[in-house]
Amino acid sequence: MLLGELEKLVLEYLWKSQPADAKQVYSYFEKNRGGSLNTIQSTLERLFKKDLLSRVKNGHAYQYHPKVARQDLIGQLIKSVTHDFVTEDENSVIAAFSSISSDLDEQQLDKLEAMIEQQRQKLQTKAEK
Amino acid sequence: MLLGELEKLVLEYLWKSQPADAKQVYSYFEKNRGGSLNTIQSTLERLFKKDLLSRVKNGHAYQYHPKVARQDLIGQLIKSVTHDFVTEDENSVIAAFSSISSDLDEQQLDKLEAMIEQQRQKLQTKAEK
DNA sequence: TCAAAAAACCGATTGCCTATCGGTTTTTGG
DNA sequence: CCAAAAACCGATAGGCAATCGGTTTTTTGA
Repeated sequence: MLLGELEKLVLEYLWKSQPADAKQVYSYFEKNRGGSLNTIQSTLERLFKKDLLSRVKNGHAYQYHPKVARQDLIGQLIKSVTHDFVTEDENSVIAAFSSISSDLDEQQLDKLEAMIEQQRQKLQTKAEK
Repeated sequence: MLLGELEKLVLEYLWKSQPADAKQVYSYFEKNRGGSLNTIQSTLERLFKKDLLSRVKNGHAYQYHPKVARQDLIGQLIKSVTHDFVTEDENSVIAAFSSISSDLDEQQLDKLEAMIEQQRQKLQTKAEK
């Protein structure tokens, strides 16, 4: 999957806000970056088609809200961008981590480790069943 | 940065092989997927412009070889795809990993941990200076 | 109920990028 | 110096985001 610039901005907005309709989203972006209501509408539409937003009619207008959590989308993007480089046996993604890990500070390493621990628990639980 | 399908294939080929010129790359892909020599040439050119390949004239033809390691490119791609979601204080990428970590088995977790340890060492060394 | 307003929907355009390949120019080696 | 090889140039098609004007549908308030 590939996200355009405006799509990302709109997602960020919706993650931070309550569910919003096109007009609300528009009124936010109107100041920052201009554009027309229609542009926002078709962007919302595109995100909806991509299954990243859901929507319900609330009175007259659709209320859009994120269908995926922020970190899940980021994870999804990482997966899709690495997908073509992943072969069966090997650990490309792991390897990629090493390339990224050089940017991490101690706190982040701590968090990563905590995450790993959590995942180990999960595997443990699964194995017990 | 965004890579096309053929670009990825060509990169994979060059990572696995010796430096190669357009004709060599072409003769490899000719069987698997057809296309013309020119297509390969312009793909190599594009990768060169993207600074992913370097090249030297060897006799008549350019010899292309990867300028980045496989895992570094993957890391780079991850960075570029996550870049817009990263804000100062927070750890979006770390969080995203947790979303990915559910795909990892124990061995991979071991590797990740080893990697983290390595990075800790590096930070330690840096701090001592 | 019905007309105005609001929103959705449709479709066209632009711009960017990859893939593709034909044709021309340049380079090179015998 | 000349023929072959390779690079270089340019054009085209296809896909997708962004943009927005105009039309249809829906809603709502008088």
